[in-house]
Amino acid sequence: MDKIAHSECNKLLVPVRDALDILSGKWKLPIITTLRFGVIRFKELEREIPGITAKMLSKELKELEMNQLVKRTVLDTTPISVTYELTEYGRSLETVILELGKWGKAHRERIFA
Amino acid sequence: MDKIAHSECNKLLVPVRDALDILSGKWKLPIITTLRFGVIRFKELEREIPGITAKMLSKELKELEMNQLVKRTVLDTTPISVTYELTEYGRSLETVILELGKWGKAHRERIFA
DNA sequence: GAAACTAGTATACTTCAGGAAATCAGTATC
DNA sequence: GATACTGATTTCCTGAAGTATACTAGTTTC
Repeated sequence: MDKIAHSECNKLLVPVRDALDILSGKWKLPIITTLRFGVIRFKELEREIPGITAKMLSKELKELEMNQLVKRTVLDTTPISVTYELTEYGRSLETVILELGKWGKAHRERIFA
Repeated sequence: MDKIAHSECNKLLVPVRDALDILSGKWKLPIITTLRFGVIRFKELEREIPGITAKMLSKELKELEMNQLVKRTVLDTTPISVTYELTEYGRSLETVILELGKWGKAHRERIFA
């Protein structure tokens, strides 16, 4: 192996890394899967995701919003409430997540067998 | 939303996390994609993956071997040489990686458009 | 008037992944 | 006899990720 085609290799690697970054971290996955159930308010999310802090929830939601995966809506109620929901685009992650889940399930069965 | 089916939710979440953990970290992906080219020695891997240290390479290869994704072979040469290759099972990751790459590519095009 | 609700923010702390550099043992070359 | 090759391992260090805790401000209930 004198020369590996690094350029072609990176053409694969970079987008895979992009996708992985979207899903990385301790809380993005729990947030996304919780939002699959519908339109949810901040405090509800905080309660539904065990162990998450308000700071982390706020930070991760911001990142997901920046990536157009989550839509944030401020409602003029008293007290004010803010709802979060997956965008159409955010739902497109489902395929990838299910693919990961399928492999992960098989892996789990293989390793603990 | 009074009650979310956490048990069903976790049934999805845990295997996804498993898969993500396999691919997580800075070096697993470069190692796996480099090993797609064939049977490769330690030093060759170190040279082919720009920026990796021997410590990281050694550690990550051990993890991949534990997960049965990589096969390690010690050759009785002088000096000793050790080869690494993807197992049949390791190659099964390709589908998942390609799926991630597909989404990541589309995402990149969407965000920078 | 105290407490609790809303959606966060601010500050300080801890933990962990990864990086840099030195070292190991055994063989071969100069 | 010194240096360089093999495949690692060890120690120390830094920066980033995540945690804990307190706080803001406006409104409603007790």
